Amino acid sequence: MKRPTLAVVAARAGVSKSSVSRVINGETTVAPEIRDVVMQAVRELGYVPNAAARNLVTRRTDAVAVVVSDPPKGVVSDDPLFSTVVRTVSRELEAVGRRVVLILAESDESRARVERYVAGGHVDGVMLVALHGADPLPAALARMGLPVASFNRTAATDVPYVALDNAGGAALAVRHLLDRGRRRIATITGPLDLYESRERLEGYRAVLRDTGRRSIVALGDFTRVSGAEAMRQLLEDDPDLDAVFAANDLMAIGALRTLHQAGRRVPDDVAVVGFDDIEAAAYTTPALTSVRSSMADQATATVRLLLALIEGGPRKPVIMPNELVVRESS
Amino acid sequence: MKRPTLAVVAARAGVSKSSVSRVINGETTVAPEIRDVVMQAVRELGYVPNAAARNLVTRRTDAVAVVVSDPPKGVVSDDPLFSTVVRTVSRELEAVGRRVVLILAESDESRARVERYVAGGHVDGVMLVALHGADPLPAALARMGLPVASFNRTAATDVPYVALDNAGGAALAVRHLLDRGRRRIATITGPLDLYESRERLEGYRAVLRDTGRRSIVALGDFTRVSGAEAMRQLLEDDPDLDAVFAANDLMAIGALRTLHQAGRRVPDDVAVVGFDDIEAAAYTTPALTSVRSSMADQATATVRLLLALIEGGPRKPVIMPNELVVRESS
DNA sequence: CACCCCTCAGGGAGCGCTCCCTCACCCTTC
DNA sequence: GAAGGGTGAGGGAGCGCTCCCTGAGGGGTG
Repeated sequence: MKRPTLAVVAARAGVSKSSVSRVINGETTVAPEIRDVVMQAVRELGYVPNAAARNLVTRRTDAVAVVVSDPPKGVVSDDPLFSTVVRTVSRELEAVGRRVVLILAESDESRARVERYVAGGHVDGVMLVALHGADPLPAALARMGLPVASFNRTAATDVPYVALDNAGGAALAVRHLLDRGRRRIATITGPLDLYESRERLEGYRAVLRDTGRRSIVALGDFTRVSGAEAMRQLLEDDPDLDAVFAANDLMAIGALRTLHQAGRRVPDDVAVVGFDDIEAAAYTTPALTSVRSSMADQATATVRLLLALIEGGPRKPVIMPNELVVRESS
Repeated sequence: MKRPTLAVVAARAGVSKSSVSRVINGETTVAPEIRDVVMQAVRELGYVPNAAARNLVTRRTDAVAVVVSDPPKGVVSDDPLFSTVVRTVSRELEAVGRRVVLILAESDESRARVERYVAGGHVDGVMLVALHGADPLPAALARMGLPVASFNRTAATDVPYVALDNAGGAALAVRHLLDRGRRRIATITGPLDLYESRERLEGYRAVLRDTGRRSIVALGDFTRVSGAEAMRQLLEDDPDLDAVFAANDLMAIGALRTLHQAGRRVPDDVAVVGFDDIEAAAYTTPALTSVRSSMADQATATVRLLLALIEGGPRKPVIMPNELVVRESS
């Protein structure tokens, strides 16, 4: 039942602990015959190195913390973002032989725990998914010297991040609606304490401003419910609107529902465009036009950034491009 | 930059390492004044115990591996299951002070890595989310003596699990359709190498058998696409069908899409019932009737089961109840 | 042929912690 | 007042590994 140690393997192979260690760690200064006899013993005994002992002396853990900082019913709770990011990150890190320690920071208390945990040297680096601009965690983590990469832009200016071209994507959507001949284009924003939301709103506004049109804005919080609610608001405010740009797909889905209930045909009466191009976008009725942002690519880029930082790379941000996927709703 | 050790704290507090250790670990046999002076030193130095060193001697890690065993495009990939389970589990484990090491076992190679990892004693227990009956991992993990709890029933009979009353839930759905006056009730199954799928199919069949009706079955694989495809198949096979029970909501959503495209009204022409009651179910057009299974509750129950196992509890399975949520589609 | 250098295996200290054991001291009891 | 027991602090071994250092041995060179 007891797991074999280096010493046991060494004894069995008839060599020193040092040699076994060298073989295990793939050092080249080992004679082939010693290598073979050690490998043989390792196999026979089913030896697996004790990570704690190794970590104790090397100060490397081969683990990375993925911290999702968000209230329980917050933005990241939305399935697509969370699962896409977590899955992609996990896959990517496993590919390079690193462990993922997943931490949900949902309260101030758990945020403190995260800080202590990270300070405790349990991980080699931290990938942060903290969407709220006011979140104090990014700055706190950056302060403790460990490599930190953020999945998106944060208020902490010293945290390297990967971000979408949000304004550009929104502009893409609005210009598309104008091309389709739409004249009264409204928008449903995300929560405005998020960079994403502000930038998308800014992109929307910029295009309308340039073409001499009025903005029609309703506030949402990136959830389906809020999208439905905001759409009701918009219909009340401006019954003649003929297009809506929702700052994410979930809100667009909510908006579709409201439009359906209100008897407006999509896209005949009102065109709808979302943002993110989540999988569900292709399964709405009618199928949703959306700005594809590939959260998976963004997640992958963030992992690369973090790994580079751990290796001592430069701390510079990365901006991802995006494109419009036109479907039935516009 | 260097982190303080026990010895440093002890020196500062003017006591022995042993006393500091006792205070840190909350032992009661410590005089209050020693406790205070130690706490003071800990605070001043910002001391955080080194987990590796502690783990090396105690053989406890306070970490749990959450292993999601599934091909990249497999069942668990579906956002709702993955994110609900992972979030819930993570939250639950953090609440009891345990770390979550998330591992995606997507290939045979990574499955081998998981085995090595778990064998390496990095974690105190394993929570398994492996849906495919043929998956060899559950049995392999069970063999190595570490506590293992499965989120669902597996082929490995010695792995304690938490499961839904799948047959009961399916029966609920079908009986509801019969109550609504439906006569030709079809079903779209999940992949039949999954217990879930087989049990749901069995529940469907049992009710029809008891009422002297014929089964109309199409195979799906729990994805939206497969649901849409299976629905096309069903319409071709039996154009007169007036109801469909899909073995999960995603397939039900795919089926709704096909029905819409085929010009069938839901529920007027064809009633649709799903299974799982994912959040999106309330946002389809029309809103989907579904068997609520609360994956969150199931996940919580699994965590409890695992924690109990780690404490040396009995290895007995848990069965969760479920209920029908009636919406517009039936 | 002698010497030196280089290669590569072994020895052992030490990473930071826990936990067992020892021992000092005080209180109780006869 | 002496002896015994109980409480609680300190000392130190040892967890399994890495990595520096030592030293043996072989080959090349003058």
